[in-house]
Amino acid sequence: MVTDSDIQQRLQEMRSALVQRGVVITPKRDKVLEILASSDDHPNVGDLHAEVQRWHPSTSLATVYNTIELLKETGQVLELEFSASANRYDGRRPDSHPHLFCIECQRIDDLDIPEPEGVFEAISAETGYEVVRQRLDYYGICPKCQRKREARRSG
Amino acid sequence: MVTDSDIQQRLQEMRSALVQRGVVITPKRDKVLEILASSDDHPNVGDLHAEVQRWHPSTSLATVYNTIELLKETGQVLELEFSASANRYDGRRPDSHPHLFCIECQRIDDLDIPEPEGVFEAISAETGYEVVRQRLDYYGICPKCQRKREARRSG
DNA sequence: AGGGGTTTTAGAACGATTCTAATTTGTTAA
DNA sequence: TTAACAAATTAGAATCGTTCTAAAACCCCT
Repeated sequence: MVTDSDIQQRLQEMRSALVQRGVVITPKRDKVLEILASSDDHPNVGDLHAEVQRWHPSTSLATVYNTIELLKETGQVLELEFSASANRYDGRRPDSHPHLFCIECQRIDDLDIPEPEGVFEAISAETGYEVVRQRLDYYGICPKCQRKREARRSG
Repeated sequence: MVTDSDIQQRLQEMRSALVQRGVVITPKRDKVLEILASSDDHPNVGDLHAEVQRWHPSTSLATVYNTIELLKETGQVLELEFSASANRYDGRRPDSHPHLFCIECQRIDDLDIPEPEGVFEAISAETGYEVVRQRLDYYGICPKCQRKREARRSG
């Protein structure tokens, strides 16, 4: 469970990272941070843009992209890349961690399974690569879409 | 180690999958299959196109994309998606398996680590998702690029 | 009020991929 | 051989997410 104070704390982390990076926290930028700190649905740039515009209607797409770029540079957002659709962003947990991706409705859930110890080192020993990051995603059908599918079949 | 007969066998698998799918194995299509069955460097569509053109100069990009699409439909190629660059293809091992990706030179290596048993089921039990596929990639710096980097530092 | 840097903007450019409509090719049937 | 038809291939247009560009707006400090 994520409490309100978790969100506030995360938001403060993002803000100070950007301040340390040397940029100003403008209202539009701050709104992007707020959305990222508080949403668990891994929005894409279009989603963020639409939401920011509810508060600051004149916001351009470029501002959202720029803010995301600043957050990436400072390690404050995790970018989930998709070649067939827009990238998705995780601002709550910017460290790399596994996700569950619904191939029907494109929902993305965080997955809490512990990282086995020493995997990077083992791979490094075996292959000579210096491993710095991993990506682990599971693809499947979320409960809601399973139900829909079942309804379709029996209906 | 991959022997010549491994490659021939893999090539035959791909061919029969397409024949069963109901399409003709034309010379251009066959060349795409050959390249995929025999290369271990995970080519992208541009690479495939350039190589096919060495044998059939009039080949268009569309033909390569079409052939890849047929192979995807029949489960005969693994598509490695990248949002920031062209997708890469693994025709040798079309089943999902881990890869090592060099963030400097974009080299991709297959990684042979065994899949832990029962992970899909465990995730399904925990989350309600019906898990059908995974993607596991490690990102790092390959040995060659480490050496280059070292040379740069000391040079 | 004025100057100087930062931020934001709209729209152009880009690159990978998909689509489209026309052409070519191959096969079969007269 | 030609006619006719389906399948395969083509060049180029269209699409979509993202990045770039150059101009405009904004803000702070005198």
